[in-house]
Formats: sequence, C-alpha cells, structure tokens
Amino acid sequence: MNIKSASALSGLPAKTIRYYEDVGLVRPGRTANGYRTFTEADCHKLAFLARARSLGFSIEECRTLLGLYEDRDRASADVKEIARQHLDRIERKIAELQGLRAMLSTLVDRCHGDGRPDCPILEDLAGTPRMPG
Amino acid sequence: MNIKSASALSGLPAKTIRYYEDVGLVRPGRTANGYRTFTEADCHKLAFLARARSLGFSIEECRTLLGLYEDRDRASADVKEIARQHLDRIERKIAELQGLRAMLSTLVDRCHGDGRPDCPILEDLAGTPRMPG
DNA sequence: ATGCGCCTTCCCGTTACTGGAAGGTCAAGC
DNA sequence: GCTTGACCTTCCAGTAACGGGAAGGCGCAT
Repeated sequence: MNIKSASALSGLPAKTIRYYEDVGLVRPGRTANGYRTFTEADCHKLAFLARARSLGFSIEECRTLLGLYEDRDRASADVKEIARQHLDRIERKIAELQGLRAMLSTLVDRCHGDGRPDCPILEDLAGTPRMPG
Repeated sequence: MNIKSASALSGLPAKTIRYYEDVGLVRPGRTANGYRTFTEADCHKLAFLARARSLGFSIEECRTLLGLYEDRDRASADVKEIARQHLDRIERKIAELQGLRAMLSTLVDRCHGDGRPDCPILEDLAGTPRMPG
C-alpha cells in the first residue's frame, strides 16, 4: 500500500512516516515510480511507534524498543529497564511541575488582579525578599 | 561591568545573556572596543528573566512580563492573567504526565522483568488487545 | 613576543517533527 | 489529447531556547 493508506492504518501523518524512514525506524519498499510501499508488517511497526511515542518514549528509545520487539529472544528485563527509566523521568518531571504549580498558584492567589499596579507576582520575579507563606 | 560579571550577578550563562540580547530582552551598552557593558539595572532585568524562566514562562511571556514590570501603571490583572494561563498549562501537563505514569507503571508492574522473552510492555505497544486493569 | 583570560561574531546541533515549494505520476473526465 | 485533481517525491526552512566550538580581537603580565 502507499503512504496515505499506511498513515490511515497507523494513525501517523505521512510526514512523520517519511521522517521515521529518514532516521531508520522503518524501511518501506519502493515501486518503479519511486513511491514507497508499505506491507502490513510495516504498518504494524508504525502503529507500535505511534503507541510508544504517545507514551512519551523518545525516538531513540523507540528504536531500542522496536529492536527488542523484533528480537524473539530478548529478555523482558531489558524492556522493563527502559520503561522504568522513562517512568523515573516522568515522575521527576511531575514533581518539578508540581513545585512550579505550588509556587505559581501561591503567587496568583496573592495577586489581587485588579486595576492597581502593585503586583506580588512581579515583585517575586524581581527578587523582592519575601516569605513563602 | 562586562558580561562575565553580569553572568555571575544574574546567574545566567554568558551565552544566554547574548541570546537574550539577540531576541531583544536586554539592550546592554557597548564600550569602544565592542564589549558589552551592563548596568546594575541590566543585571536586575537579567535576574528577573532568570527567575521567570525558572518558573517555566516562555521567552515571549518573559518579554510581556518584563514590559509590565517596567510599566509603573500596569494593572496587576494583566500579570495575573499571564500567570494564570501558565498555571493552566502546567496543570494540564501534570495531568497528562500522571496519565502516562499510570499507564507505564501498570505496564512495568505487569512485566516480570527476567530473562524470559514474553513481555506485557511490548505486547501493549504492539497493540495486543488488553483490559486496562 | 608570548601567553592568558577575557571578549566578539558566526555557524552548527539539539528534538521530533511541520509547513511549504517545486515538480513527477496516475486515473478520470471532456 | 488535455486538463484536473489527488496522489506522490525531494529538499529547504522553521520551531524553543539555548550550548558547543571555531576564528579572531583586546588588554595585561611576563
């Protein structure tokens, strides 16, 4: 099938599929006129990539996961390790964002938000010393 | 003072300060030999930017916040609106990451993670139908 | 004259695409 | 046979916010 059908089947934009070929994640065939041709297996790989990307795995992690997926003898421990590292990153990011949220919501709550010019948010950004409470 | 001192005072790398000049956030003077010169006020602005960036505001938001900061007649409501929008974005991102974390931790927990090749993580990525529980 | 630590500009690389231009291919309709 | 339209191709540029490094100028001490 052509790239449009592969796009429909995998849920990935055609542009993205071409990009994945560029970086070596998929290797579709070519017809005589230069068009890419995708097998069902190619589409399965693309759907795998779409799912892995939607879970936040990087392209390089996807490459590794795809390699493990296609290696019938891989150890599940290898996969688990990648997923666990990714989970760690997500949890650190959540913690960081929660810290930002706490800081920002404190500032937003303290700002009366009317026409007056005095603003605790700007004062904080400017480094005016203040207690966190 | 020169860029090194401004860097030390503001906590921003010299490269970042030059970049901020490129995008018009600061406008340091120049000496006869072409070196940038920073006033205390410049350093204060740089520190403001460093703080705003560390809270996750984008460069364009920083530009607006800086404009409001330097406008003695601004309404605090304008600042609050920007901060509130940013807070919304942070909360959406947290929710998204929490969703990913839930999904991934489920997968990681279900993977026995030993030398055996069968792996629920890869099965999920490949689209094997399964119940979320 | 040499070395050192500053400073300058400029360009490339990062992540994972997205948009768009310029142009080839194929089937249908007139 | 010609055109239209929907495909397809490659290549180039841009995104956010810098970081790395090259090539070279400046100022001071040895």
